[in-house]
Amino acid sequence: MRASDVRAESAIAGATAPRIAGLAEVQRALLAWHRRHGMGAPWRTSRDPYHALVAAVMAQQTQMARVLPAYERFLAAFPTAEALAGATTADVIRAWSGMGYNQRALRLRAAARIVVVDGWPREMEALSTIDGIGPFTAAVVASFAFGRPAACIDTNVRRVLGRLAGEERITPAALRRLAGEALVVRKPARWNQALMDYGARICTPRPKCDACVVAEWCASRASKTRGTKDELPSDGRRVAEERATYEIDTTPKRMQQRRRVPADDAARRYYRGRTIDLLRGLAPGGCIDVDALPPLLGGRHPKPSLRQMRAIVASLVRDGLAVLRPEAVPPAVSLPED
DNA sequence: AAGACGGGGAG
DNA sequence: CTCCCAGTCTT
Repeated sequence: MRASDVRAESAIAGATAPRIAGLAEVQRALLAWHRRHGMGAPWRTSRDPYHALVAAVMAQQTQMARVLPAYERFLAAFPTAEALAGATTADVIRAWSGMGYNQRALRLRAAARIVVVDGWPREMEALSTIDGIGPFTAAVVASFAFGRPAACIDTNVRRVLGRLAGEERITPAALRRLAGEALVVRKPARWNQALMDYGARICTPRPKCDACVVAEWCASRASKTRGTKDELPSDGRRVAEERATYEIDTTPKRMQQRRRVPADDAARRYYRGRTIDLLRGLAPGGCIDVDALPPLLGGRHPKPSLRQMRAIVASLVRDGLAVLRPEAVPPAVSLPED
């Protein structure tokens, strides 16, 4: 890349627009790395949009190591979009066991119901209009299944591209621009996987720069290794002694006033999950008294009062994850058997 | 812009 | 123990 190119682009995109030096070499190096070290996820070689969708939704805020076995189980239970579309809520929630964020499972079924009627949108834009399919999931389906030039942007991609451009706190708009520019349009799926995989394995929050194949083009590494140790932190604090100087700390500015989740919010979330898991274990069609739940839920948190327990159940009902049995006195709850 | 929403693995 | 993860929706 020539300096004149940079200036020309900057005039259009703005003087501060982040760029990656040696982009073509970076693309080549990361694709080569991925060929050797990429993880062989089962949906990697599939062109079935349903496979891509299931994998992408499962991957939302969930590490791949946990997605793989869950993906196999889920597809065994619901091999096609048609099968999922016709499944009961209870069966879908049961198949989602261990994944968390259970509303994802219901949105996934809702998406399946849409595509079995309307067919699959092939463009990221159209995919994004479906509930539960955001920019990331839409880009996964569009690129993996349909070969569309859509850039997946997740936390890994943000970290890798941000560091390469020397812009660790990149804005969403600048990141979208940078990701689109970096996308290898000839093989978008491979490129997306390479970038995400690299962020998950090498360019991690505490990066393994000694194993990095693009370190020589990394603006973040360059800026960190150039100065002496005393110059590193701009706020005047020293980095930890045991950390190598070339390791880049991209820890967000959360040091003071780290947002601590209120205790009862954590407890509430915990007991929502515990309740669903308990309902999963009931015999199909079975239910349980709401007031009998608190002692059964285990206790990393203060045991919920009956009042809190009813509120938790109500929130699950509101989300469609549970139903109250109208005939039961006192109130009883179960998974929606549909 | 800020919350809500799980569960498990890594450090 | 804390932090983090192939995000998305709601307020």
